[in-house]
Amino acid sequence: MVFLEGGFSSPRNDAFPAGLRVLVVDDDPTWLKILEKMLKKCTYEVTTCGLARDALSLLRERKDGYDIVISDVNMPDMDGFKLLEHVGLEMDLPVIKSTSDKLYLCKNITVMSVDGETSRVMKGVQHGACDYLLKPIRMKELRNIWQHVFRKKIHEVRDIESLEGIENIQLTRSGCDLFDDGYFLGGDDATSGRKRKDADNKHEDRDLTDPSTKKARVVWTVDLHQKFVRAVNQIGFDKVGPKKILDLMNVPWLTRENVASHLQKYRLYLSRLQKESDIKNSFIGMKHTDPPSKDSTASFGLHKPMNTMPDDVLNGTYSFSMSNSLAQSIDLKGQADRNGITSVPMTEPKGALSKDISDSHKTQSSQMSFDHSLGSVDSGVSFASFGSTNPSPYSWTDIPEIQFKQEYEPFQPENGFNQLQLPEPFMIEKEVNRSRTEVKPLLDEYRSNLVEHLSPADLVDLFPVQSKNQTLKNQVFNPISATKSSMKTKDISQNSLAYSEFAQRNLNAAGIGVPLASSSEDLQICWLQGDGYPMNFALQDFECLDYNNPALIAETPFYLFGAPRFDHEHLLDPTEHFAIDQGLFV
DNA sequence: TGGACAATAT
DNA sequence: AATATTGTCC
Repeated sequence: MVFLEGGFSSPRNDAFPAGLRVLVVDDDPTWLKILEKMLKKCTYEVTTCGLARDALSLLRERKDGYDIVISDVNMPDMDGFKLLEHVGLEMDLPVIKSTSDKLYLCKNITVMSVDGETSRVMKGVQHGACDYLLKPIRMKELRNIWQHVFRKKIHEVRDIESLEGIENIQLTRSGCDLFDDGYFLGGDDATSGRKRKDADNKHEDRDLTDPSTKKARVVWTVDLHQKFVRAVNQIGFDKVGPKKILDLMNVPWLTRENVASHLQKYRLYLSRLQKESDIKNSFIGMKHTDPPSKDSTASFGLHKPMNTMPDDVLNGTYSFSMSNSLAQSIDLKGQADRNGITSVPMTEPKGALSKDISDSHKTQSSQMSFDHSLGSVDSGVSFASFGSTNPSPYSWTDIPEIQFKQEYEPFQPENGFNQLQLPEPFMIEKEVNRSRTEVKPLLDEYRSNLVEHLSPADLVDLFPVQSKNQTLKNQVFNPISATKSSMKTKDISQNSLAYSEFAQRNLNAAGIGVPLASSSEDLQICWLQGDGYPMNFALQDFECLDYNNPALIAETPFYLFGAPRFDHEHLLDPTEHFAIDQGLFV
């Protein structure tokens, strides 16, 4: 763990890999040169060696002089495997083999069967090779080799006692790489949990740098997305950029490209939602005979969905996330005050909330306290960070103020929300592999129930149910924030809308959200996120803000997440729209 | 087949 | 860095 912190996690991985001591062994001088250059580009400390024997000598001289060895398989003086054997027996080093043929990844051995070279790979693996590189070797592959070292270190930390058994370590390494990598790499983001496993495994593949197989795709788990959203919020809508987000997210294995891609998707999503909302608004406006324009802008409530992070809570990150949310809320408030727009993203403190959830009173109290804290903080905090954003046309974070209200009633009055069981879907979803079919029905059912209770008005799109397994699985209910505001600029309003829609959609995906049409122009949305905890489900209530009254808005607690919303029945306004958001992302 | 998604290319 | 395109997967 210590190692992790110091070396990798914190400042992006850049720091650690630099200076990695690499010993390259290849009888082909040309390749040696090439590799040397490439490795140096990676900021590694490179030592080259044309003979396996010499390499062995070097290694013996300084057992701790190198962090990793990259060796060719075919060498005149000594078979690469032999070298591997020696290294494995005599020292504790990760060894990567490179061949002129194909590259194989230990992990993918199973897949290798198709390949004629399987035996070779197997051999390498048996001898303790931690990776196989194929020539020509790409920079990317070399850039990732440090991960082997990292992995090994982790193992060392883990099995401190068994350090002496090199072989054992190596075996462990090859056998458990996936798990370990995932666990550690993913874990450092603090939200490791059961759900991460899948993602982790994928990451591992990536780590191995396996050229032969496709890269594992990054799965934007709920918590990952939450981090993303938080980062976006912190940065400010107008200022966001993949790089900044990446830095804020502080997830070691994530690349800028990953973030860029996700950001792209996120934006598309928002825009799509916006369009939808616009349409909806216009529709509503027609119904009400209100001018569409009005509806589209001022009347629309924007909200920003925040995701809660169950994992965080579990891990004890809770406090962290909380603080963030508070900060965000505050910031938003500030903005709202200034701009007239408020959004409140909340993350739900799951741990705390969950406990309280059972007890409605508690919940309420917690909410109250929460609100107060916000208020106090609000006053005390400077919006500097956001300040910059304020001027900007908009920021995701800004999104509009949101007000939520929830209608609990519709749900199961008798149970009380505490007990409210989440729609089964959630539960089910948790299990990753559940079949969708199974889930869907449940969702539908759930929906229908909701609908019944909900105001008829605009349920329209309520649950598109895109239910994706993933989504549902990790869902956590988040509260949501309701935003409402009149947007200064069109863009803003759009974004806001988009945002809300985005959230909404998520909800829908989750199968939980139910947007209601509000009689009023403002749209209220409630988001729920399910993280799989039953307790989470509770809906939250949001108070309805008086859009017209800035002061009110400012004071209003935006959010509340975890709080089970039931308590606030009074707050609920049946007429309002609300949507529940699950975690967005999916 | 189409859409969502993430990777990759530009 | 931002955006466009591609390749997968379901």
